Amino acid sequence: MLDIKFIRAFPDKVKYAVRVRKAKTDVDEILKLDDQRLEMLSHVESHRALRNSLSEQVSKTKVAKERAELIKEALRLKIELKKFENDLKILEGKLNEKLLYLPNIPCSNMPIGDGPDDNVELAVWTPLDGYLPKKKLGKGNSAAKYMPEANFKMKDHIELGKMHDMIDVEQSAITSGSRFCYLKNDAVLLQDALASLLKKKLVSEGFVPMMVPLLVKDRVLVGTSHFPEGRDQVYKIESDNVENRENLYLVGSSEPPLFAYFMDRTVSKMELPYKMFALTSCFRSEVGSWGKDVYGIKRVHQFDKLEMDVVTIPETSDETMEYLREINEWFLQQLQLPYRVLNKCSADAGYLASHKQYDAEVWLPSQREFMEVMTDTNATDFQARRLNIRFKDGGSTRYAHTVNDTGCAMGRMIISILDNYQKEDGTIKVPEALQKLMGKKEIS
RNA sequence: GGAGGGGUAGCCAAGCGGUUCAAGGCGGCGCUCUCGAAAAGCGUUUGGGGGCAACCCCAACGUGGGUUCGAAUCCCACCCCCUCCGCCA
Repeated sequence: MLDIKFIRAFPDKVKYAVRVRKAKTDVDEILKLDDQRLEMLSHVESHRALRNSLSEQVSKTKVAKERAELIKEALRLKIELKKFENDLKILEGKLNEKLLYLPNIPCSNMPIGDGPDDNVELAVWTPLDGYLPKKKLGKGNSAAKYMPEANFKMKDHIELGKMHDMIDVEQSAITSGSRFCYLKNDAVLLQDALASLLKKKLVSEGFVPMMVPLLVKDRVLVGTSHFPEGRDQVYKIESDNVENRENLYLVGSSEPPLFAYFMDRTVSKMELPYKMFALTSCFRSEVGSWGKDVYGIKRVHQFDKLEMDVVTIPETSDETMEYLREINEWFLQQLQLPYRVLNKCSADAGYLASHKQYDAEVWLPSQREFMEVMTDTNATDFQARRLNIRFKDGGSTRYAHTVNDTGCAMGRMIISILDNYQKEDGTIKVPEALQKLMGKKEIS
């Protein structure tokens, strides 16, 4: 959510944001609605002021005749006021609806572009050579040529999953339909080891471990800006058997419940930055991508994810975003996986809240392509406004900033490891950092 | 599922149709005093609109309706929290 006062003061900046983020909304229409709203507001307020003074006079008047006159006048006023109040409510409703579709103002170093090909490489890393020299970094898919290659015929994660009895997408199709999976045996142990490695790191960094509600109200998802635009991505729960009969939604990420922990709260500046993480199941309808990535467990309706989210003061959100990226890179390097980090361009920077967004992508040698595994986003005060998250700064109250990042998307990290650590005979070496945690050195 | 009690500002808490500001306290911030601090005193503390400004106005007492010239206060519906009973992983 942008501040309406900001929109009034800098309409050109907002129009620019709408254009480069390719948002579907009309800023001029918003400004017009706001003008109408302000005009109606002043009608309503002046009428209320008059009503208040009339009823004050009534209370002070002892003479019955004068009293009756005043009440008669007040009644007339009341009818007019009612009409203005109604009109105001309608205008406010229309305006608020429109405001929900405005994107955040992009950061000055968010690349401007039309799609994935315009994403800019910030770093490319391989276990063998470390970081690629800066001058070799490019756009789009340019890093592919520097990435490791196998000298044998590689198997994809489904073949390997079947071979080691780790992944079953056939029985899940029977129980739940397409895009679900059973994980078994070493896949489960591997997931536990991944979680354990990262949790230890995060706890040592001072993150607060959380378990969070996976069913949330509409307002929470509006707050993080997953709604209204992404409404079709979310499973809605029928609430016939629930106390309040209010519809709840299955979260697609623990980001909404994590940030909503601070919803409608004013915290002290001392408490910030508040760093937290949660490992939860995530549920996504994947409407619109029903034909895409259907093979395997790369894009499923249910997966587990360890999410790292931070509430900060405005002055340090950029720093926090870089800090989370460092944790992402630390993790990928611990696992010795080849990867790159992209600065997402304006047309590809995710949901409306993004002020700036980085993706980490792991190289899959069997597919000869990168796969997104992490997304690091600075939402500045965009979500904080919608969720009403504030902090006391000296005498004043200000909106906080929110920064969110995928710590580890379990399914995709398992794919990454199977793909990169396979040997010609199909056995899979366990990454060194996980060997102790998993209790074995090899999946065979 | 049954029976009670409650929701008032950042926190605690009074008020239960009209005494211009929702009393009072705590905390926060500012000022005075001080070499500095403590203490004390004064002011301030939410959202919005108007004005160059000192200021003026409107809104806000869980949420939404209603009654009234006037609602924190009365009526209706809903939500949330607490205690006890029942059931339960």
